[in-house]
Amino acid sequence: MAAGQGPVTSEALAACMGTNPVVVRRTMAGLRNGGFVRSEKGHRGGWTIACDLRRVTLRDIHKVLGEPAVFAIGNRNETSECLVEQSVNAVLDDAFEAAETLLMQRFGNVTLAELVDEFSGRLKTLEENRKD
Amino acid sequence: MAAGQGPVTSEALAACMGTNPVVVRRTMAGLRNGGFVRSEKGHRGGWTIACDLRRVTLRDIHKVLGEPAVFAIGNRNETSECLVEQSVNAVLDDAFEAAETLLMQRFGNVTLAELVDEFSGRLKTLEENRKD
DNA sequence: ATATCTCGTAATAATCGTAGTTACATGAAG
DNA sequence: CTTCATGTAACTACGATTATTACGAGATAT
Repeated sequence: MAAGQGPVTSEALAACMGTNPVVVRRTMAGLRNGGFVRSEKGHRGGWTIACDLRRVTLRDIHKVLGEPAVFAIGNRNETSECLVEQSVNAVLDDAFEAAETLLMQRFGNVTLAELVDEFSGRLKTLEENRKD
Repeated sequence: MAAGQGPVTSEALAACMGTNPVVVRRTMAGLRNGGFVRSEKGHRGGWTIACDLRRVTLRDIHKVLGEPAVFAIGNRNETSECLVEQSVNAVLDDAFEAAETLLMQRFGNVTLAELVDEFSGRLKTLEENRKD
């Protein structure tokens, strides 16, 4: 989206990503709520970037998408009657929190503009290899 | 298990944990492969702790259970043709790796004996409150 | 106007990974 | 030789995510 000019339809994005337009809309709706994109209906409608990519980080994206759970393991019941489970949770929670904080710090240090740059670099490399 | 003497059956453990004996056996099989528990069949059979709890950490447990994925987000395809996905992965992988390393360090600092202590403390507190 | 395009969203279906269950074989103790 | 317990394969159930279908509402072009 950053590369093109003018709106991009959900259908086009879905085709790019090998998924479904409705799925795209669902996620984009989150980004729109965060003010990162705009959507317009009808002819020539679609999605447009509505923010300065240099000022939006992965942390912002994560937050706006509802802060989905980061970890796949641990904590079946946060509030359990079981003393064993409580003990394990007490010990693990600190560790998980530390790891999550670190991860979020890292996310906060990556802007979308940097991702675009990363992509541009890869594209350039690919094109140079094609020339050979 | 640390509290009792003698083997504990899968059925007893399952009852404790509100799950199924076979599920218990599946996980315990992993621990047995790591040499942390023993199992015996037949009359008076069951599971026995076979290690020094002060020398086994959560990191060891995680490793022996196949190092299940720690994160719930990120990396749908580690090797993707898509340049956008590659760019995102490249940036995220560092962050995930850092967070995972930190988490594993923490796990490595928690022994099973410490968990038992934590549990004993909670048990004691609970009993004192019952007295009142 | 009206046909067309596009998002918005609810309802439903498909998919996938985990957990639970059943069934039966194997081995040990009484 | 009966009973108890693990070992394991096969199957079922469940929950969460993703995909699909269907239709409404607004915007644009002709």
